[in-house]
Amino acid sequence: MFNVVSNKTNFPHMEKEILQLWEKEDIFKKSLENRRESREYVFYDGPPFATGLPHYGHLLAGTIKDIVPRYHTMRGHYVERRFGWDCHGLPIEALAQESLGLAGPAAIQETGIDIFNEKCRSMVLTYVEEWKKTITRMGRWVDFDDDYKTMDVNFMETIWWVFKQLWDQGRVYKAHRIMPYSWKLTTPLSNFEAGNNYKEIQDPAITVRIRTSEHVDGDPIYALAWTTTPWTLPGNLALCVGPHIDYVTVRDKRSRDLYLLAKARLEQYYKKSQEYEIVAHYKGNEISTWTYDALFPYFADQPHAFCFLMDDFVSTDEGTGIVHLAPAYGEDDYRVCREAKIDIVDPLNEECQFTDVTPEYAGQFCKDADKAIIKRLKREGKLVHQSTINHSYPFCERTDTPLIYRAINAWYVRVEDLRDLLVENNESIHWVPDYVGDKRFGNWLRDAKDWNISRNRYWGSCIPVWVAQDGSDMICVGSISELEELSSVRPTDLHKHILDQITFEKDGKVYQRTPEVLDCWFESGSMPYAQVHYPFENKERFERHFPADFIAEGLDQTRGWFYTLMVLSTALFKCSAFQNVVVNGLVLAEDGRKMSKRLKNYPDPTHVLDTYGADALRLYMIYSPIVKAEDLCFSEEGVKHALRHLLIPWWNAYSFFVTYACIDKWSPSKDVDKSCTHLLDRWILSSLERLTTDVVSAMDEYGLQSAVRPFIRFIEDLTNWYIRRSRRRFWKSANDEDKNQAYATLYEVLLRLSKIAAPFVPFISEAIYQNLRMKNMPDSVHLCDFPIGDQDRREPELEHQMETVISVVSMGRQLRTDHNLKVRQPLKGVHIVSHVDQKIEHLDELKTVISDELNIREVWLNQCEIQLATFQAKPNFKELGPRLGPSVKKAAQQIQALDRSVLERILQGQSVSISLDDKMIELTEKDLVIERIPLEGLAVASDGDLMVALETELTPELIREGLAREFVNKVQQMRKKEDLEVVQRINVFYSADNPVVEAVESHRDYIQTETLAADLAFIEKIDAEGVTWDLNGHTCSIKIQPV
RNA sequence: GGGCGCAUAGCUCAGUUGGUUAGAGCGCGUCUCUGAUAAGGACGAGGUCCCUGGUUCGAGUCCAGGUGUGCCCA
Repeated sequence: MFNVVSNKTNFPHMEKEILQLWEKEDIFKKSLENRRESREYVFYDGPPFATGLPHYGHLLAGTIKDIVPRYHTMRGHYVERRFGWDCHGLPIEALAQESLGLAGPAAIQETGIDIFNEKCRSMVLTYVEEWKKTITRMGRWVDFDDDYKTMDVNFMETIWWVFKQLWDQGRVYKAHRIMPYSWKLTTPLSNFEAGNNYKEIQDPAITVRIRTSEHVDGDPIYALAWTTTPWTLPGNLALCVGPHIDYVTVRDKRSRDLYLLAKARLEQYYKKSQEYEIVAHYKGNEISTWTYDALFPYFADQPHAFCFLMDDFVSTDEGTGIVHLAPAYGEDDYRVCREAKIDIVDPLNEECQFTDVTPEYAGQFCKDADKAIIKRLKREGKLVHQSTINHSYPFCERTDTPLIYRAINAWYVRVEDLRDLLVENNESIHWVPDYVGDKRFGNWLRDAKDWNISRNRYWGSCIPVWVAQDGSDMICVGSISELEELSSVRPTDLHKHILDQITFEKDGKVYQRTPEVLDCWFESGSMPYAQVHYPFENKERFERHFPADFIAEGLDQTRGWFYTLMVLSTALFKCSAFQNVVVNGLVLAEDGRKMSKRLKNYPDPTHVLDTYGADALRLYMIYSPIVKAEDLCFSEEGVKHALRHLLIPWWNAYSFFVTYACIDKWSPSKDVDKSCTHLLDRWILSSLERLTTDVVSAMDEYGLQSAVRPFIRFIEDLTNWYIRRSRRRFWKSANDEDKNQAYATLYEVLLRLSKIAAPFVPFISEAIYQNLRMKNMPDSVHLCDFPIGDQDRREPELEHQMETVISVVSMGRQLRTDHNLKVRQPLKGVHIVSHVDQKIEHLDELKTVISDELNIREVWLNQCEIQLATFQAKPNFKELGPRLGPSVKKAAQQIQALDRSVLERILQGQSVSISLDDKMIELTEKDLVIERIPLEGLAVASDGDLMVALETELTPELIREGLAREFVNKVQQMRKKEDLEVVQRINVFYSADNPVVEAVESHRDYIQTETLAADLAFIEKIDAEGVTWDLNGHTCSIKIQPV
């Protein structure tokens, strides 16, 4: 026997009970143990920064990361799910700085790196409990006990091993690179981190003149150069021209001096052509042998400097077409100067203040020195033009200070030579959606740049390189034991404040660790190895566990985790670290903007979970384009919708089943005669097979949205057709085989549905399964095998047949509405007409369904359409277009003009000819689309090649039956209002006029059966407890009394 | 500035290999139903399928250019 369930379930409450059940019975662990011996399906969890509470993005990713492993577990695989915590990096350092009140690196060093790092360590896991709570509440099964943390010593030791692999391959090198640099944090930012915070600012824009080695008529030529960063001018070491740009030397009529600039920029500098005179023309390459006098004296001795160079990056879009190169402060500057063997000079200190190398500006922040520099240039007559420019400029995300692009001494991993292999490995990955892999990620890999892996920070994995004090040698340490051998110290913690204390002597040299820490993306990319402490432990486990079958993250990880996983696995193992990946889009607020705590433009996740439940939230998110990497504007209404239109109808179907099964004491152990099943049963079972197959094939392709879609249709079919049409079979009093089959069918459907839906909506599935399961079935729906669908049980023709019936019924209902004939009023008959034999046959088999559903005595089927409608033909362009080409338009005119008799002939299977451009064209039925236009004055509707006509005439007998049905309906309403049990028997008393009395008396049996009325009696006057109704215009008072 | 998405009804979104009358749900309006009730059904209003050009007999769909918007990068 089943437990009776209410159809007014509180879903969040139900979910909490299921959570308790899972915990009590340890179902997650059992689901793993169950599959211990099976093939492993490998899932990697990308570690989140737990520096705040989880938001919808995490909930979404968590849901995807739950559904796929649940599905594969049910499909028979062992799917380990370890949670990962990303503990290092700037987010946590920023929190620690705030908490300790430390403004920047200087303050951190003053306070002590040990204090700072320990603060970080203590704060990292602040939100862990909240995360666990929310993730669990969402129904995600993930192992928090066997988790991994990037700050664990084992994890960090593997990082050393990974680093050393790269080192041994010769991939690690030190170099300068132009990086966005935060002078406030005194650290370069990664390419990922820069550019999130552009602001519109005003900068100076000056044009300076630089005396070149060339002369015209004995006068020196001055090159004009334009810059928005005057402070870079003391570091100027070269000028650059474009090889294909036309340059001119002009005589400035006012100053009488000679200026060199791009011809295309002349009008920018001179309003009128009378203001100058062109004295010479050059192509860029003719200038590239010139030299010039240094603007400032500080680096005048720099070898190879102060000459003209040539490069394609120079444009004439702005400035003078001559670019001033300060190799320490611009990517192009650096590259072009390197090629010309000009070394960088950088007169700025860590905080971007000028040093003593430039005494005039020493101690000034570079941007602040602009004024003094401009002043000096003006004084020396080198300033030609001065204005300001408004442009967008990148700022440091954390400190809101302008970033300075400058050459950074940093550690790099060489990636550029791996490009081909990266691209090749990427081709073996199944991306959802595919374009993210093909285009977005693929393009990125094709253009992969060497990876800057060092950070001038404190809390992170350390670069395990010890440098000889005289700089003559470097030793890369690949494990704790190696370090112990060298230093006789065996640290149990590998953070900076510990390691930097460890120095050692070898061959007479003292070695000290290089101060940088690693980019924390290096750690997340090393996660496949580091989470199992490979290769120090778990060798076999790792090999079984690499690469992953599945990962899932947001679109923003294209250059993040996806990339670092790929680079490291390619460098170390020449393969990709994952085989399937689902990429989700961003969750935006309902207004299309980013979710913002400040704007409060989104509902609190807790509120959503408490109001609608986790299943509804999961369903809403999964059945949205966000699982295809598109954005989702989060809408609370959407969650409500998922609940109301899927979960509640499903629950009601289940509650309906349990209610009647309990009344009839039906149990699944009853034998069922499978040989002669009802058409409705066969139909819903066939639909169930289709659903199963659709879900399996979508899931096997990782198409989560398409896996959910077929459920909607199925729930609709089940509740709005199967159950509605079968209701009587459950109600009827006889416990016959038909009833038994109805129960068996609905039971099977509900049980199967709970399994198919289990990965997506784990709570409601479990709740239903728990009640439906027999003793010999697994303890939880999540311990079951996923049904894969039995094609032999499909009856596509029957599915099609039922569609036709539904279409006929829908037309019939529409006709009733149009002609103001309520369904409770029986009608004499309905004509269903189609010239398609098969349709008529199909409908014939289901006549009773139609007559019952439409409340009509008789159903007449025939093929004669003529009396009901006129015809109108249009060309079937799909057929005729390719055949007739351009003349299809002329044909269309003729076809539309075809008269009725011709169309009738065509419908009978004959062909007709029309003449078109002196050619005869044969037309058959398939070349045309024939519309039926119902004749006026008849109750006729048409849909394609089906027509339905109602006989609307009412006989006294039909009217009496209509009244009887009204009577039943009113009694039922009263039963419901008084909240009577469905099996409660009653006595009915009524008072009414003669027509009603006649109707009631002639349908007495019917009324008593329907309303479970033990007695049905007419009395003259109904007292105050009665209710007075209008039955099709007749007044009737009714009173009911439970027996 | 570059790469990659997205743009269809008031809102959220479908829309198959191009086929001429573009759909669903929600919302709105009118009506209906009442033992599926946090419902159900019917009908209606509501569209420049972002714009411009092209290919084609035919374009929401394919191509080119643009606009808006988002992600990533510079």
